Amino acid sequence: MLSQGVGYAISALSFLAAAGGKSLLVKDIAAATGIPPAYLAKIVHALGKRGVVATQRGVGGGVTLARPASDISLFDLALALQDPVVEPMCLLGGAVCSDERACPAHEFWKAQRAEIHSYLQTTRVSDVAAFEADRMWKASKPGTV
Amino acid sequence: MLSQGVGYAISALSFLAAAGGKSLLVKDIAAATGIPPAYLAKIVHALGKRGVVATQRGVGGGVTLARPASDISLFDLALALQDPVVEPMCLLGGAVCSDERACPAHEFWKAQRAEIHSYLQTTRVSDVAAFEADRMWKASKPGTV
DNA sequence: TCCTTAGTTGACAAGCCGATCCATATAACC
DNA sequence: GGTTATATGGATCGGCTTGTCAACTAAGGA
Repeated sequence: MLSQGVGYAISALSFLAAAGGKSLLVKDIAAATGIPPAYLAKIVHALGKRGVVATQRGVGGGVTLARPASDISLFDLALALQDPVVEPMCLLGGAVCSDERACPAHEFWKAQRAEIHSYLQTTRVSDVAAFEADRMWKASKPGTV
Repeated sequence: MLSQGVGYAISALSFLAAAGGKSLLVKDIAAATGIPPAYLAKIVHALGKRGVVATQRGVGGGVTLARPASDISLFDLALALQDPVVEPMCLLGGAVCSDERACPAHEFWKAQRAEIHSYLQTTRVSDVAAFEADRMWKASKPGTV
């Protein structure tokens, strides 16, 4: 499972993508997504340092995507926020696994990790935004579930 | 990834299985596996309450497997120690996911979780013990890598 | 009965993550 | 220049997991 911070980043950037390139305030994104504002500010800052978003201080400032939403993968976000999923951790406990020092689950877990990484790399912020937009659309049409 | 506690449980029970049904002391298991003794005592106690191991106090006491190692799956250990892997958590953040309130990654993650659960359910403590015994054997024969 | 052994139990400390608060820096506007 | 708006950065807090410690309880043997 991704850490909560990465989940917040996905929600926030998906919302930004839905806004279509406009600059939004951290507090507005937080209000719309239900993320604690002060915490989102830290996440946005970290993403800014990694070049995923562009931030602007002062009046009229805010946050924008540094590149198209279709160019930002979920893996990019996990990397930027140093999520444990990018580390070669062993399934059975907290140690780092390698081909040389394999644990009993090493082959299985290696394959699983490859699938998860592939999913995170091929899934873009734009995909999540499209999914959310679709949900909003359906929610506005009760009875069409 | 499983929590460190479950990893310790797997190592300890695998060692216990390799001892062939004998009763061993917590401190001896800890010394052999490198697990902090006081912490292992807690884990063993939790496993005892869930009926995975049998404990005996006093002189000549110790810990034994409550049933054959081939009847104890890694999933049993994760359940006994309430590892998060058994919870229906969402991939994207800390929320609980369901078919009704699906996140964008829900279908993907559901399939992944099913594979992981299947692996943990079909992999037994006896399998891990056999793997470790094999490693020990190879390590005693340098050059046969 | 008393001593030793060994698991049991509860209190507690360190470290990490999630989260909050406050002061500061910076940019725009008047 | 002063005021306002906004991100930046540091200190701190609470909860959870990991891990330690010490007192307690149960069992066996002398």
